Amino acid sequence: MDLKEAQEKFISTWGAFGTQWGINRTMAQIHALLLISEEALSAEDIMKKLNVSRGNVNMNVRDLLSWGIVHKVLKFGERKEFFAAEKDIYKTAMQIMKERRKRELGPVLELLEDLKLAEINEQGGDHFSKVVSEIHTFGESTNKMLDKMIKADEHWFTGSLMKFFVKK
Amino acid sequence: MDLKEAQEKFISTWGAFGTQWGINRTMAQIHALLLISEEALSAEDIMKKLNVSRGNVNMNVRDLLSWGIVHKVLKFGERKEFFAAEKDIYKTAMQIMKERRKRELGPVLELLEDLKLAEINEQGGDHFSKVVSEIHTFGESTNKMLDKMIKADEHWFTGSLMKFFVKK
DNA sequence: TTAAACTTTCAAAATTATCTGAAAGTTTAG
DNA sequence: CTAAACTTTCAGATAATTTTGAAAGTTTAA
Repeated sequence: MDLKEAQEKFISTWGAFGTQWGINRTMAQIHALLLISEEALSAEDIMKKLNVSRGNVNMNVRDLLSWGIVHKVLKFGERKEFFAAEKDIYKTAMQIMKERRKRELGPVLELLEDLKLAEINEQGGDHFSKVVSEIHTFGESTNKMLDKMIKADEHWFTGSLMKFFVKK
Repeated sequence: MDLKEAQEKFISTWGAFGTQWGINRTMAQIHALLLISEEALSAEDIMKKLNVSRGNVNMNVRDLLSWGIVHKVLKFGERKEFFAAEKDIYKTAMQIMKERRKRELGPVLELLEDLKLAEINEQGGDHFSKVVSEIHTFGESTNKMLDKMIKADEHWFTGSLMKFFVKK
């Protein structure tokens, strides 16, 4: 397997994998490409490598920026913008957790709170309230746990937490 | 808010939420419906409540069965099959973790191993190998951690692990 | 200024994922 | 058996998402 082949395999698998997690293929592929790219790349570079349109690259790069896992890089003497992925995979994972927590877990917890507060005295209302409460409790625990994980430093994660799990 | 309204809100939010995680809306909605349903439901019941076709219900219920978070229930004296969701939300979450680990993390780790093994001596090959190795290491750690979590009992999760995080 | 270099936008087109429903398949009661 | 009750399948239809590309917008060098 030569380098080009290996890189393409990596990019396309990363892309296919992304779609299973609700991330569009191109976005995942751009991320993969930037991960394995030593240099920061311009929109033009990405277009050529992945064979996608300018608009598509623009939209997805902006999305990756909003997730905080890709950054703009300005090259001295160059007018155009370049992009580079956060190379520390641990930081990347934490950042994705953080964003998903904020964007998704938050709103769901809010809904569950609303549903808990709603007064439901009808037949069957007890069961519904019980299910909602249990999910809410679980969600709150998960939320707290994620919070700790996100705030902890890397050493703690790879050190103490891993030891905790291995010990078990 | 009356019960019906609350239930519909729950089902549709669960559905919308699912799509962000690569789960199709109907599947997530069926799951939500079964979660809040005291009785097991037949395909017919689900069709009526969610207003979807027989084929769609069949496909998605089978999918939920394959994830191990919905079970068949046979009612005495009835020929048709009924379905009920696992009601323990902790067990459900563990089951989903377990399946995602098996279906997705496994294949990715395999790819990363293949890429690590491939001999790449070209210019730029070092960087590529380094990235692949780091992701692989991270993936292996995650894999081990998930393994412990899945094998541990519920008490351990809500007890020791939570304490560990709160202590921190 | 201004014009070239570059980025963003977004309506329409292309693609992909999901859903329908009727037909085929299966099971069971009698 | 056999016919009714029920489940599964899957080709085609529909819906949702993604992509394109050209036009509009912005920035900068001179």
